[in-house]
Amino acid sequence: MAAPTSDTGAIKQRDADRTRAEILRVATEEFADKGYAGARVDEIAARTSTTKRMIYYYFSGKEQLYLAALENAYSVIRGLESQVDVDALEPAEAIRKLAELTFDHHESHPDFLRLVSIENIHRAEHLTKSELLPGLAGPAVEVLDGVLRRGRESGQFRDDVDALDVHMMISSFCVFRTANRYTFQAIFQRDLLDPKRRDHYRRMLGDMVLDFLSRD
Amino acid sequence: MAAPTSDTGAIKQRDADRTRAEILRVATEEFADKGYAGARVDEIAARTSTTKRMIYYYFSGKEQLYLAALENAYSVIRGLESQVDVDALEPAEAIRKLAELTFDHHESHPDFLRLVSIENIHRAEHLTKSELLPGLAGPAVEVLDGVLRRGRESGQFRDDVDALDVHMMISSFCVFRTANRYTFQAIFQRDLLDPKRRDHYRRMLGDMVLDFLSRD
DNA sequence: TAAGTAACGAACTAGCTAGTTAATAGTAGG
DNA sequence: CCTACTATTAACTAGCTAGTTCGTTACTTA
Repeated sequence: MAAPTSDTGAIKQRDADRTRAEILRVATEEFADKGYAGARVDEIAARTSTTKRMIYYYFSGKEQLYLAALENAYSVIRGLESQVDVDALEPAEAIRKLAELTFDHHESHPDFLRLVSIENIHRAEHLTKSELLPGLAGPAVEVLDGVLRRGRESGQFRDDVDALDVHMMISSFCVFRTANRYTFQAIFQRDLLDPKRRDHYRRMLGDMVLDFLSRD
Repeated sequence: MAAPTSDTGAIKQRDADRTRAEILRVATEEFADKGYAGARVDEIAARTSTTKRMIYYYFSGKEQLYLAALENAYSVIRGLESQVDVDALEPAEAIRKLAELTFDHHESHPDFLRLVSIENIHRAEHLTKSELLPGLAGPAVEVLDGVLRRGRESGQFRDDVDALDVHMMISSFCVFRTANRYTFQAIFQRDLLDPKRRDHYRRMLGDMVLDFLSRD
């Protein structure tokens, strides 16, 4: 009888990886939804198929669990970012592509952005402690730096801004659109994430960055 | 004896307005600092010269106090915004001026921005309940709308964006710079609010908006 | 100056919340 | 098949936290 006892259906299979992963997934949702102080360890436990004790068994405490969720969210985004190849494109095309990639990432990962907002409210005190932090800057900036250099050398791009400035400009637009959509909607009655306006904003972002970078 | 008894020095002068205002001021700091769930009513009380009972006396509860702080913060910003007169300026100059005004406001009112971030984490559930909400859109957008119209009519500005789009673009940049400065600093080792870089970013914002709006 | 009202304070409480204890059940190695 | 270890559970606890009770003191007004 090598097969696991599954005849009663209710037998609990042990699987450390699965349990750990499930806790992390639920914790990410809960922290992103309620913030660090607003999230409840009991609530996270209740939403898993395991118990609160397991959270402490695998993660030691609420703060470490939060940091694990934050690090995991950054890892996911970083993994996506590294799959970009713009060397074959003209600098202007490459910039638009990178901007649109950021635009798409942010739109499809709201939990990540919420965790970033929350972490900023906490003045990045947890992220600063993270051992994963070095290397988080990652490929995004290096890739951007390469494209900017090419554009400058060919005389197309202005030379008074660096990769971080441009990265900041792109992020601003994308982060605001999703992170501040609720107060914006409440005040101006416009849903920045309305699918009908998606293409408009995507094009607007690309135009904004390129019009700014381009020498006339 | 019309003068208040002040001979012992420790006599408590009664002043409803002052007490209320003090609670609101401390509450604003506390909520902006710790978030709604992270803020402690006891802590707010301890930091005032009055007691917790007075918080409930004047504001009924934690949530109403938070909303009062949020509304008050918006009122302050709105008051500043309405003191702008750009009709005498060329459209391009006016746009730059409005952008720089937003830039300056955001930099000098960090508590306001933190409250906005916090309120977005809560999906604007409190702001939506506010009776002060209508009229919050305020003059900022109307002024911007007038300038854009003038710019379009003279053929200087593109015509595929409206005032809310431009407002969003300006806000994005200013909000990101202050609201996301902590994670940005942690990851990229650049302080977006470093005074040495202030002029650079201020000019960059104006260029960004104008290069985007201008027909070439 | 008496009575009423607005402003205030100290101490209390019910319920919540992060973290713990102690005992149990599945699993892998010998 | 037995021993040691890993994974798991349920019940518990100490301390915190929003909100309350009840009584007191200053100010107002008739």
